[in-house]
Amino acid sequence: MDPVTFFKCLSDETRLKALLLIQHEKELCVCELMVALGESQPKVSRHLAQLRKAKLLLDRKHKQWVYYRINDALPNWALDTLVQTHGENKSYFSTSLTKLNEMGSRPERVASCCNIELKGE
Amino acid sequence: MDPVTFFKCLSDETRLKALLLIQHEKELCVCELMVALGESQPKVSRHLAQLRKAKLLLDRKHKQWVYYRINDALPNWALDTLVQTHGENKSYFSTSLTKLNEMGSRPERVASCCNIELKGE
DNA sequence: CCTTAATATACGAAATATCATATATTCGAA
DNA sequence: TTCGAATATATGATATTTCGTATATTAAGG
Repeated sequence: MDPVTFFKCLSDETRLKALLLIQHEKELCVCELMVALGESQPKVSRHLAQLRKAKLLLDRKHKQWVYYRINDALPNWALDTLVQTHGENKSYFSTSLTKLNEMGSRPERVASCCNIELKGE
Repeated sequence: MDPVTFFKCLSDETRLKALLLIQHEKELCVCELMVALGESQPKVSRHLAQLRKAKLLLDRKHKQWVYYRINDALPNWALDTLVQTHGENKSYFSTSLTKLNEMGSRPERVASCCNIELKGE
C-alpha cells in the first residue's frame, strides 16, 4: 500500500466521513451513507468505488444492498491512522451520525458468516 | 486542525517525503530537501510553504538557511499518523535519505535555544 | 417476464492542484 | 553598498479531481 495513495483517499471530505462512519458503525450500505452524508447516490457510490479499488474498503452483497466495511488486512500504520482519526475527531462526523440514526427504516443486517460481527448502536 | 486539510497535506509525494525526511532528521533546510528529493528549489519551497501555512511544520532562520521541523503542537492523531507512517514506510523514503547522506557539505546547525535537539545520523 | 429499488458506471463540464519559469526578498560577506 | 547564496512568491499553462446528469446493471418480488 503506497502511503500517498492511502492519504489521497482520506483527503476528500465525502470519502473521509464515509470511512469514519463505517469505522464507527462497523458496516454501512450505500443508501445509509447517502442519508448520513446528505449526498447524491452517484457521488457516494463513486467515492466508495474509489475506496474499494484502493483496498481500504471491502464490500459484501446481501439482498438488494451492498455493505461496505474497513479492510482489516490494511497495514498497521493505515489502520492506526483510521482508528486515531476516528477516536479524536468525533465532532467531525457527529452531524452525519445523527442523520444516520434519525433515518427511518435502515436495512436489517444478517451476518453472512462467522467472522462478521455487527454493532447496532 | 481539520482532518481533511491534514490528509491533503500528506497526499502529495513531494510533501509526504519531505515530512518523513524531516521526521527522520528532526530538522532539515530547503537545500537539503532539494538534494534529497531531487526536485527544484521553487517546487520544494512551495510545498514547504503549504505545510507551514497548514501548521504541520514550523521554521526557524539561522544564517542564510531556513530550517523546517515538525510542529509538536499538532493533535495526537496527527502526530501519531506521522510517527506510524514514518516507522512503517522506511523504504518509501530510503532513496531520498541516501541522497541526503551523500550530500557534500550540509549546513551546520546551531541549537538556537534549549528546546532544540538535533540528531546527526 | 416485467417492474422497481439499490447500486454502479460513463461522460463532458467545472473546479482544483501542480508545475516550470521568471522575479523578488533576505541576509551575510566582501 | 554591492554581490551572491538561499529562499520565497507570482503567473500562466497543464494536469488531475470532482461533479451533475444520464444511463447501465443487478437482483428481488409480483
